[in-house]
Amino acid sequence: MAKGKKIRLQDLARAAGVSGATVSRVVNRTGKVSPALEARVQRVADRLKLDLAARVKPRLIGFVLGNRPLLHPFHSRILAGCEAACVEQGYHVVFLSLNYRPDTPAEALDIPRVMLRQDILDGFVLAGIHSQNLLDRLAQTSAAVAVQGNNVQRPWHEGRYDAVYYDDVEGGYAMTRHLQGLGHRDIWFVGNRQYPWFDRCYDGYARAMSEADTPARVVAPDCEAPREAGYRGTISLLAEGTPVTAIFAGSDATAQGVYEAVREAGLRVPEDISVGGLDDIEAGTMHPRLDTVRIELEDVGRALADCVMSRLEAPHLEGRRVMIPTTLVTGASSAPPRRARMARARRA
Amino acid sequence: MAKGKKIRLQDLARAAGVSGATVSRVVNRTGKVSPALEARVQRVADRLKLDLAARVKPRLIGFVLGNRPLLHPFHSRILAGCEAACVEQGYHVVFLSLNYRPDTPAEALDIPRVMLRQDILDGFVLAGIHSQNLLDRLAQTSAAVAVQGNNVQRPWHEGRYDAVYYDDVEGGYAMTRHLQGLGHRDIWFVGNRQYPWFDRCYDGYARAMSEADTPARVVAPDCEAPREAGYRGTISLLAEGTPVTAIFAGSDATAQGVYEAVREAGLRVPEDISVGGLDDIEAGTMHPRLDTVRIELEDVGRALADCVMSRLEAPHLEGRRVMIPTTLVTGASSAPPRRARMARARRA
DNA sequence: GTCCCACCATGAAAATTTTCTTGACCAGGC
DNA sequence: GCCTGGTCAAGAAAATTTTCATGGTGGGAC
Repeated sequence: MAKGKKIRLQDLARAAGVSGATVSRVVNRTGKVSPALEARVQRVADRLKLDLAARVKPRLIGFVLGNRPLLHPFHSRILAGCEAACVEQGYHVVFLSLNYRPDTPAEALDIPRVMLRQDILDGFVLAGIHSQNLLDRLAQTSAAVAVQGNNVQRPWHEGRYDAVYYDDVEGGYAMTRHLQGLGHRDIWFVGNRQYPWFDRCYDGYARAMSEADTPARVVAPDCEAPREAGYRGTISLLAEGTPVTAIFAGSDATAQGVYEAVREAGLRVPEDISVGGLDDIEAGTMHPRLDTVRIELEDVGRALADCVMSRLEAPHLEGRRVMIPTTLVTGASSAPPRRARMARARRA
Repeated sequence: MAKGKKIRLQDLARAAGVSGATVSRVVNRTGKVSPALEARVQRVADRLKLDLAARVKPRLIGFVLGNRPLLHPFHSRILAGCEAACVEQGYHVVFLSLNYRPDTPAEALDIPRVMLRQDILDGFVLAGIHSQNLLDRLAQTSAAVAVQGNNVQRPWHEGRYDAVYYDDVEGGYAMTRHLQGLGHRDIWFVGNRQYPWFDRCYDGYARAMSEADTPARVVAPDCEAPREAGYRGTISLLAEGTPVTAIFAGSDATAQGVYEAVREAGLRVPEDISVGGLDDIEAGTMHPRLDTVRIELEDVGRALADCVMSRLEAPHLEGRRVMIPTTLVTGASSAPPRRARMARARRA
């Protein structure tokens, strides 16, 4: 009312007949305030032409990239989705990179201070590779936690945190069915099942194979780099002379290695060997375009952020599980197997 | 001394003979405190066995990804470098995505509140695509700013902020010299010079071409997607029938489009046409492996973070320019031009 | 029905942070 | 040389946030 004299929260408190502490809680959304009181404070603020929204301290959520040396497009997209969802609700995302061993006891983990202080970050999204010990450690704090479930080292237990999955099991199943539909029976899976993301994908593959009464067969080269794994696995597969008309690589990057090995062997994709991938990250840049399974990673990020934010509203819930569906995307890396084509040619 | 009774900052203030405000300033590194006083407070804190470090409020720097719909590996790597450098000095990185038009006046820009509040983010790293108006807007705040310079829309003026560049001009020069060294003279540049990153790269190309007394020639397809641009540019180039033995694509992604068009025309890389790229992002996954120019993007990120942090220490400096060198990386996408090879064959 | 206990919203008080004020110091102009 | 204005560190005061204490409420046991 007066000539632009600064209005303090104290003034608002007095005008609304509540304590300064309560106004502080209303403004910053810290602590619980009954809806009635909150509405009253809000109303009085409006009357005093005091813009509460402008004084809200933006709240922060940590995006913890676990045990990955770099920010791969896979995680970038989760991060981007996460940020978009957060901003819509007035949160912001702090990017944190954290490396630790899965066998370090929870109490001995070397966690950056910013994660342990209760007053900086309200919650965490865990992406990358994580393990039970960090989850245990974070459970000791009051932070809200949501974890990208596909890439957590097993074993791990559900708890007071949410997990968001993408349906790689179903994706693996769909891809295998797709290859089978073209007439393939000798389909090999390339990928080391000790990594959970390959293992889940394999589960879908194995189900489809067993439904078709064909044996599930895996090459699991013991190396971490996915591309290298695809390359080496395919080399050894082709060297053995085992019958193989299609290769299902557990990730697009692995499929790149498969392409390389197939080419080096003087064979062509898809004429000699069909190839399938999973994740749709590199597929678009490959020649021929890879048949793969699309994962809506932005949706995964959004779901993770939504979990954390809703958990902050209602802390004492049991852990939820959210499943993001995947879709088969066909490119040009699969074709009917040679024998089938030859048979068809004969028939014609 | 007493039986674990909580020590308050007030106690420390009294013991050190300073005001509570000063202790607060020392602990949180806000405001200026003379070294002498700071040392005294620190000393007394040690004596009282009060761990000041544990109470430091971690400081935050915003990483502003401008006008990019997604977090490309290019920017991911800058972000990762940035985060690494920040953590070393007790800072953390808030990831922000911001879209705005370059022609909106600085005052009218719709900036998220978190960026305008002085008390949340101490500084900003600008990556992605930015323009002068945002720089002007941020100059009105007291935040420290460092901008990734290559991708700022021109024109823009130096000011009270630092700029970190990678040497794409020199990279463009080196790549062109490399192709010339193989015997190429009909080298075309593919990339739209209206984008500063292509323009700078072109500058290096043009210098090398002029030094070799050959004309600089550009195809600049008018489309934003780099891969698409490479594809369309090459198609039109080959359709024209102009002499061309090598194509220098302004980015690896553009080079992917070039590969595609060359293949569709029934030609081979490098036998028929040599291809060079720039940025070393996709090069490793291309067949044949692309000759390109490596940019140490993590170093760019580190340098950006270092600029912001040192500017926070000493705010009133003029803007610095930091240049990160680039290096030529040869793959298998270049070879002597057909004519030269044929001549050599004749000689043999 | 009544007692007990746990929980929770709230105000009061304490602690901390931010703003405002002061006095010292320095550079430049007269 | 002396005044003036500007800058800046630091304390004082104000504002805000956090912690602590309290009283009310509701659910379950007896």
